[in-house]
Amino acid sequence: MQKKEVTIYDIAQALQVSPATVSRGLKNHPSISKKTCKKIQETAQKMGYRSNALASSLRTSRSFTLGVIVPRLDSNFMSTVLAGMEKSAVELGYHLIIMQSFETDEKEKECARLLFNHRVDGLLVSTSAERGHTEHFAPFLTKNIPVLFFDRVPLDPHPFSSVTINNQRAGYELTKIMLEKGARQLLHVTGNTNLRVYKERLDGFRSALKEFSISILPDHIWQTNLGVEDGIRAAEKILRMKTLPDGIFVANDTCAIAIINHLQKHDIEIPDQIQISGFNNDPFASLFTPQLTTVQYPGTAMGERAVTTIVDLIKNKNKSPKREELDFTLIPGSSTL
Amino acid sequence: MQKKEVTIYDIAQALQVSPATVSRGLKNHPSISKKTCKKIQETAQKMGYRSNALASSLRTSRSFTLGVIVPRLDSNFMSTVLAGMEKSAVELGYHLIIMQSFETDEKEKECARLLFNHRVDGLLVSTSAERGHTEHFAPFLTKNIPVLFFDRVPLDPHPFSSVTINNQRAGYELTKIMLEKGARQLLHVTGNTNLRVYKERLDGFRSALKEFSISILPDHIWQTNLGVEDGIRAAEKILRMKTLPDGIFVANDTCAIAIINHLQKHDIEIPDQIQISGFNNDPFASLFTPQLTTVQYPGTAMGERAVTTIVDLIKNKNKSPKREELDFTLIPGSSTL
DNA sequence: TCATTTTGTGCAATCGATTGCGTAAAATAA
DNA sequence: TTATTTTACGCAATCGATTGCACAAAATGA
Repeated sequence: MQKKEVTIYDIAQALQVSPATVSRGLKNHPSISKKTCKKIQETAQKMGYRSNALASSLRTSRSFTLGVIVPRLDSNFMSTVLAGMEKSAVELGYHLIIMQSFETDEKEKECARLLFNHRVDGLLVSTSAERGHTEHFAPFLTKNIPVLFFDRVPLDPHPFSSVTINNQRAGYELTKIMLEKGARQLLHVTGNTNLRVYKERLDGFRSALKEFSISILPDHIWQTNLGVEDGIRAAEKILRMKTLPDGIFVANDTCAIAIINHLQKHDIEIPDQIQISGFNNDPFASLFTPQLTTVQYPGTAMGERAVTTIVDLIKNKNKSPKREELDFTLIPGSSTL
Repeated sequence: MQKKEVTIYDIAQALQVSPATVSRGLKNHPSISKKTCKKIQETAQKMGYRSNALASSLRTSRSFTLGVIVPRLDSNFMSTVLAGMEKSAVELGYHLIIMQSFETDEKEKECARLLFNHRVDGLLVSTSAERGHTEHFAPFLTKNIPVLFFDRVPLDPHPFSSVTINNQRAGYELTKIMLEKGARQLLHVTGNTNLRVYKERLDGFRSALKEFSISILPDHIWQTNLGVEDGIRAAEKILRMKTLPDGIFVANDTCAIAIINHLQKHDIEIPDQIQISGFNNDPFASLFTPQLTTVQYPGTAMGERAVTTIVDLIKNKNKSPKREELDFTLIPGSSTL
């Protein structure tokens, strides 16, 4: 039934040349005459030849495949990053195998193993929220396969590359906006501070308060999962406080908006009673009333940069890891004064 | 420098058995004694052996890889579907190569070619918005590689499988909600009706109006790109109408919310003056005030179903294509009466 | 015309795992 | 003990493309 695979051998036979010549001719190798090249390519076309990437990869041990491990695919931000990655990858002749770690080290490890076996030429990782071990990336190191962390990088020191933004400064600036407008009872709703991104945003929050000589109490910092549910719960908790805070820095937009929404339902005026800022500039954020103060987190750019960097490392194995930081943009909205 | 690859030959030599035995032993082939199996696996572990998926795939011509082509990665709905796909795929021992067509036939074709060369075992496609040709999937057909369309399927008849929802009925029901509450001047803001999804939603809109004996004028149907910008433009256009509509069925949530937002800014009361319904139930939709009337579009489930179905087709090549339709859920909100 | 350089091709090994078929050894039956 | 069945394993070909090296033919130079 199934039509036989057309290989370079078939083409070779049809043209009465050797497979070696066909292989070279197909990619315009300089030592093959123009005429033969052309003939080979035409016949290949005619016979419906399709190069077998597997065979090629096996022989050359380059798969032109990049592995990507993300906590989850269904996040606004992450899908933007992936979009950027895919675009750049294709432009550079690579493609992506994308896997989810579901925020567990266990799965992350499993993904790494699988991608390793699949002989990816490079690995792009946004780490899981569990206290991140990095040993499972060691095999890549010994085989000299570049690994690059983006967005979420391990807290521990590691010998790999990374692409991030300066979360500390972003957190600092978002907090400062509220402080400058008079907020003094500040709250920070954050995610898992095992993750460097959240830890750094928290650091930024801290240093802004410090600058205004406001002492930081542990119960001004709430660790949540930053989902809609968490926002609602946080809002309820806020409503039960004896004195309301007058400024909240929420570590992502989803949660920030959930909080705003719930507080508004209970007749709290935003930003007059409480100023609120988010993080990420999710597409919906600008549509809310009041418009959310947030930072533009350059997802697409991050994806593109991650890929171009890792491809560069693949092509120049001798280069040492690169730590890159992208610019962010403050988006002032009417959720702060 | 680079450590030499450990292969089954190395293990074979270390254990003084044949590579064939090692190959079998690693996967507990029944014809290898338990004892030998165990010994082989232990040594493999000890020597740091990693199976070479490329070699295996080349030999068996099964790559355990599924190709996925989507219009774009950075869409809320799509990332949900992909999340579901990835999850199911891993569970079934497969993984995903994801590519974007950026809504052009050209790129879609290119993606198909690439994925074909990479010997994917199956192809999952959500078609581009351009008038979809399906010839580029023909090679898959001849090689008996299953192709399955999800969400966006070609308008033309085709010999492949599909997983969709009943967009026609969903559109019908969303429209009917507004009609039953008295709306009579209805507007439909839709996407590219070359796409079956939008065409069907439009059909649903039409049949609901017909049921209420309301005639449909072409200028009650606006084709847009359904983005935030498009929503704003649509809202402005609405504001300029001599008589305002009293009901709008928008073909996705993003655009619906953009419209609501803009109309509200111009003091239009939703739903009192105009009822509005969306489509998709994007995570943010429920946070808006008024809460959007929409349909829950089962992204994760769709992704999972698409993968389980295609894997089934891969394993049973003789089975004929399957057309599946998933259930949707109406989410009544306060954006309609 | 003969020597030398340049061009164009082919040979054959290689990348690592798989598998149909054959067979020696062990287990069982007679 | 001999015949028969089972069990456990090895041989060698195969999947398709790549590439260092050798070499013949053509082009150039003297």
